[in-house]
Amino acid sequence: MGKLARTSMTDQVVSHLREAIVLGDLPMGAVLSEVRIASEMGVSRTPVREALQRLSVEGLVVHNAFRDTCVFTVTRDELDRMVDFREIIEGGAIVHAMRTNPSGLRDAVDRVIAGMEKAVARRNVRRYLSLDTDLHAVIVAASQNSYLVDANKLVATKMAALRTALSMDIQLIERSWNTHMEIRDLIATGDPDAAERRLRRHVRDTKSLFVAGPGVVRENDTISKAG
Amino acid sequence: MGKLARTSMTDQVVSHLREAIVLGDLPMGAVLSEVRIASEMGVSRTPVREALQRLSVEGLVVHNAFRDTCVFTVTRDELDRMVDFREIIEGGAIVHAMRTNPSGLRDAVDRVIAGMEKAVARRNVRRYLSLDTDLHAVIVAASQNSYLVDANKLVATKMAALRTALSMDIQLIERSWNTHMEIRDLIATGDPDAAERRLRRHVRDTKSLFVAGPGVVRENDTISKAG
DNA sequence: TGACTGCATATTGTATACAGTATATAGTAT
DNA sequence: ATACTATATACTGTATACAATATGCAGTCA
Repeated sequence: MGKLARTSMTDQVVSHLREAIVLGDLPMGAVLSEVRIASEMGVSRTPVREALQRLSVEGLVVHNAFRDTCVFTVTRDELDRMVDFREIIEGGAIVHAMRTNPSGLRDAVDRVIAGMEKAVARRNVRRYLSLDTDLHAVIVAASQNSYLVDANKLVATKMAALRTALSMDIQLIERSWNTHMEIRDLIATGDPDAAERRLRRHVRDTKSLFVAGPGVVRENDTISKAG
Repeated sequence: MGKLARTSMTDQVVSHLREAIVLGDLPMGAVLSEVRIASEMGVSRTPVREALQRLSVEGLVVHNAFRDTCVFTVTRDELDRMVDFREIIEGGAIVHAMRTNPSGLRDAVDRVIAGMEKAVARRNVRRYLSLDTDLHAVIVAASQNSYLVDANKLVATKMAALRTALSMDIQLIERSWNTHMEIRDLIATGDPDAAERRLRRHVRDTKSLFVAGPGVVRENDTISKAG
């Protein structure tokens, strides 16, 4: 391992804000005051602004010029588009991974599945949902395509935040786990098309959880006033 | 039309740099000095830095902490991954567009194709290559999915810069135009799978142009020292 | 001759001060 | 009472000053 470069304040602010959004400490739609964040983190406005610029490109915050910047929100329509997008990205990734990196894909998925099994046995819903995020991430990562990984981030972080706001009972978790096992088996089988079809269906099916969720998705939303 | 919001300096710097990179005024790998850009554009370093932060997330520039930031470069391996990624994104987009927005897709593609016909007749290679970028962009846009559009930007701007550096003769242009006509016809036919297959093959085929190009793609490249 | 050390220089990273814009509130006229 | 206007306030946008880091070069020692 080479020399460990010390992270800049901007990087720290980015990580801090991203984590706060994922964990729900910063709820969706919350106004992000630069001076407030700066004072809370003990830095000046400069690195905070630079961090918000980056997060804005990632889509995690929405910047309203000369007004404010807020945590992202998700409308019903946008959730539909997120799911369509995930089908394409994850579907494309799993096919590519099975063709070019099957062992890496299997190993990574098996590790996550093993963790899920423990989480289910311990009835640890929170842990399971975190591993759910990981499972989809490792499938994309196994494609070994940085563009797919970056593209996936456009929705993955938002999905993680939505999962945090979600309250699932253990019954839904067990059903979800069965689906994940199916996908694992299809990966082991080695048929990319079958695995892709099953993964896409899984992504599509989970949509209803967020729609039915407790106010996670707003019906009407006016993020930007610009018409 | 509502009130036209005045653009911030940061936005102007972003647009300026992006355009300069696409047009080749800033060649790939060029070092981007903050003070130099600031003085050339008559602004302070602050908006320049914020612009570079954004472009860095887009992947158009590479930021080396405490050292410098450079225009992106593309290795042979990365070009392969870009093409794989484009196949997935554009393939997914054309299927979705044909299913949910067929008339919008046809109209947009027809407009670009009409412009291409003129460019071919006038032997205007430069114009044709610009429309080539547009054609792929409107297909993705016709999906009406902002995530697909954003994901496409991760490679589209780089591809546009590569096309600028490319010198194609009129013979290759005419062959490319025939392919584009084929895709247009398949879109009109209404068979999404056939259109996707043809579009993916087209994207794959164009790769060779950049590999054979005059030093456009470097064989070995060490963008980041971080190990 | 070769490699290593220390300083000079130029660059990035951060803090602060100032300018411009939007929002809220109080006041006034109808 | 209501609608409009002017002002005060708080926020973002930009410029500048300062601190920290990396790089290149000269000098020294083996």
